Amino acid sequence: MSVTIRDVARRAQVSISTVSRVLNDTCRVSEEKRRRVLEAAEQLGYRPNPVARSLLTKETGALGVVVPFVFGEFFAELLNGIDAAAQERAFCLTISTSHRHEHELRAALQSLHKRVDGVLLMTPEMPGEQAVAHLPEDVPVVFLNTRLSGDGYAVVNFDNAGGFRALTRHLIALGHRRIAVITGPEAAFDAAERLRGYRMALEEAGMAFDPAWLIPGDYSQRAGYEAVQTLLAWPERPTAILASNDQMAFGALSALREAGLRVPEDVSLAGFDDVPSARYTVPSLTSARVPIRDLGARAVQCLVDHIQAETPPAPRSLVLPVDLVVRDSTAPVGGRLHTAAIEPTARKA
Amino acid sequence: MSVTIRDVARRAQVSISTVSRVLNDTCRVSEEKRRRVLEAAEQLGYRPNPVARSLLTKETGALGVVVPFVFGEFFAELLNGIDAAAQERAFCLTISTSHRHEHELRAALQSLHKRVDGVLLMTPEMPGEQAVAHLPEDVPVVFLNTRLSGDGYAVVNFDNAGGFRALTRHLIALGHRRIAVITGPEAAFDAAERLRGYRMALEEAGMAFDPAWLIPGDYSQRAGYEAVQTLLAWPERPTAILASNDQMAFGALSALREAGLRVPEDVSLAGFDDVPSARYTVPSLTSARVPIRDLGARAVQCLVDHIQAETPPAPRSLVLPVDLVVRDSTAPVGGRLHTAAIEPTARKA
DNA sequence: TGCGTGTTCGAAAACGTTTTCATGCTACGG
DNA sequence: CCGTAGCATGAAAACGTTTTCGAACACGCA
Repeated sequence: MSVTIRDVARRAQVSISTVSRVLNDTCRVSEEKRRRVLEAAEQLGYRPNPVARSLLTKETGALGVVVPFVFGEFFAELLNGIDAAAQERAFCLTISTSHRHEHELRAALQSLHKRVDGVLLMTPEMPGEQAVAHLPEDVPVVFLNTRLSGDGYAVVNFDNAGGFRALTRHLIALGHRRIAVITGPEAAFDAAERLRGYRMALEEAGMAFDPAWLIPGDYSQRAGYEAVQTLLAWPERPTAILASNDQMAFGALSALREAGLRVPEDVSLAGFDDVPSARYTVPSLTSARVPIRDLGARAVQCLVDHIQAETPPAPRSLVLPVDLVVRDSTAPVGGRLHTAAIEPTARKA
Repeated sequence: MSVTIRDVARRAQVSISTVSRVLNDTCRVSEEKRRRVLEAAEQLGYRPNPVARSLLTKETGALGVVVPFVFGEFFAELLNGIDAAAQERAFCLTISTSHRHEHELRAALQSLHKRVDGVLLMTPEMPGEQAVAHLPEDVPVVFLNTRLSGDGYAVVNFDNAGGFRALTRHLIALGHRRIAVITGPEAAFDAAERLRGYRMALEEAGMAFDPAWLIPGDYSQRAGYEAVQTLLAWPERPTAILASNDQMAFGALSALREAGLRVPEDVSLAGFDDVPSARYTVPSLTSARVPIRDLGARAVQCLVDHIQAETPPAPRSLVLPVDLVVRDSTAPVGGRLHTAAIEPTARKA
């Protein structure tokens, strides 16, 4: 059926060893035979069988990518970064997604057994050490956006805390003192880090942290929308709202507008991630830019280095910087919040 | 290093054939030996090597997924559908993305040689027949969202034309006669289909098609934004704008708001795809719901059926229905468009 | 007892490569 | 002329499975 190395050898009148040697350029072969082999391979359209090869070499030329879920623009960007970097190094990508439960994660990791040379693992809601226990065998791993307690593994993260701290500082500098936060999923590592950045900024400014200003969210647009509805019923209203990601900020924005509150005149609003849409809302959204593509690319780089190194390199922990992006949704605190809510169309900025 | 079938055989005091037979349940084995094998495999933590297995069986248990690019929420949803369906049938996913040029597509397809049992191929900007010519060998293929001239291959598409026709009809029924369309990428199959739906609806209503009402776009938010800026300079303004996808509608919405035009009082606006965000804009966006997850799931189903059938089934062409979703961004034509542009805050619906 | 039949199981081939090992050849110095 | 080193090359082993083939054995029947 398929053309094998034997067919090439027969046609070139050489042994299969010679064919292998020519094609892999592994040692010297006479010019005459090299020509014959190349010609035969070309004519027959020979493609080596990667399965047979990897049975022997123990290399598959594939990387596993395991993520717990897939949502919106974030994941698309991440995959872009990963794929570009992998393609550059001639690796295929075997990806597995959607495992909410631990046993699903286990099944996903087990199914990669002997199929990949290394694994990119993103488990924001589970410590890296716990996830790695489900790996079938001793395979190189690099974590993305994951909490790691020790330093036994390589990990690439964003500076979630730093980014959120910068956002909070920005609001404080604008005079805001009542800053509500729509949080991310309770179990999520990055959400906790962002919250930590908020507390750091408050502390630095000598402001007290009050858990009453936190509204639980789950990174969905709907959560942002509902959070604002909750928040509008509070006795004292915030002058600024900090959403733990852009998606929730979008939801918040639409709830605010429906309620007749103007952004940023009545309430300042900011998000996190700086997804492409953030610049196209009205007003455009102040956010913190996380280099999503870079995250994927760096992780691949790290993993491939690990795979190709003869001696396993020391595990590295990489934290990518997050940049504050100030747009039109944040402004100095106005002080006329309550009246504005009553007469929504009375003023125009 | 790794535990093999030999280790299990030795420990269970049987031959490797027997181990294989027990583990694959391929023919009768005495109860005693079966027990011993199972026990030994369990104790050693034996996992069969899929590479060795597939060298013999010619099956890899993997599906290739090849898409030209990855953008936003659409792709995330698609992947969700594909992954869920594949996992259900115990297939891994090997995905390859980002090939703008034909030779990149070729390289991507070639790299799947002998690595996958079948390929899911999405090439909206290239006819299926042209893409399939780059496949390394005779491997089952199912197309997604791709133009297919003949009927030699299986394909799963949306009813792009029908959906867009429904949107256009909806606007016509609301009294709109000047309906501008922000088109998709010129080469894109789905964009062309949507445009065809627009023309069909016009024709059915006895209205003339005028290419002057078309503004070129490329499915990006930016394109929608810029399209509206173009359009506002026209001597005669449309009463409704139909964007070829939601992303462009979002961009258009923000440009309209910046220009002081109200949606839907001054201009009606609709999109296509009904991404999750569509219900969270203000006003919420009238759109056409495409069953993205289903697209992926059906394609996988189709492909796996093909793979597992002993005789290749007749290629099927599947067109998934698209539902009109009417929200707040479309309204009966007002007739006060021009004055409204001058006094944007004059009315409140 | 001899023979056919059916059942369980092990030996060995096969899959398509890479790599080791041995062999034959050439060239060269003594 | 001979031994040896170096080199090109082919034969064969190896990778870890599945599957075919045949052997061994038990059993029923003549």
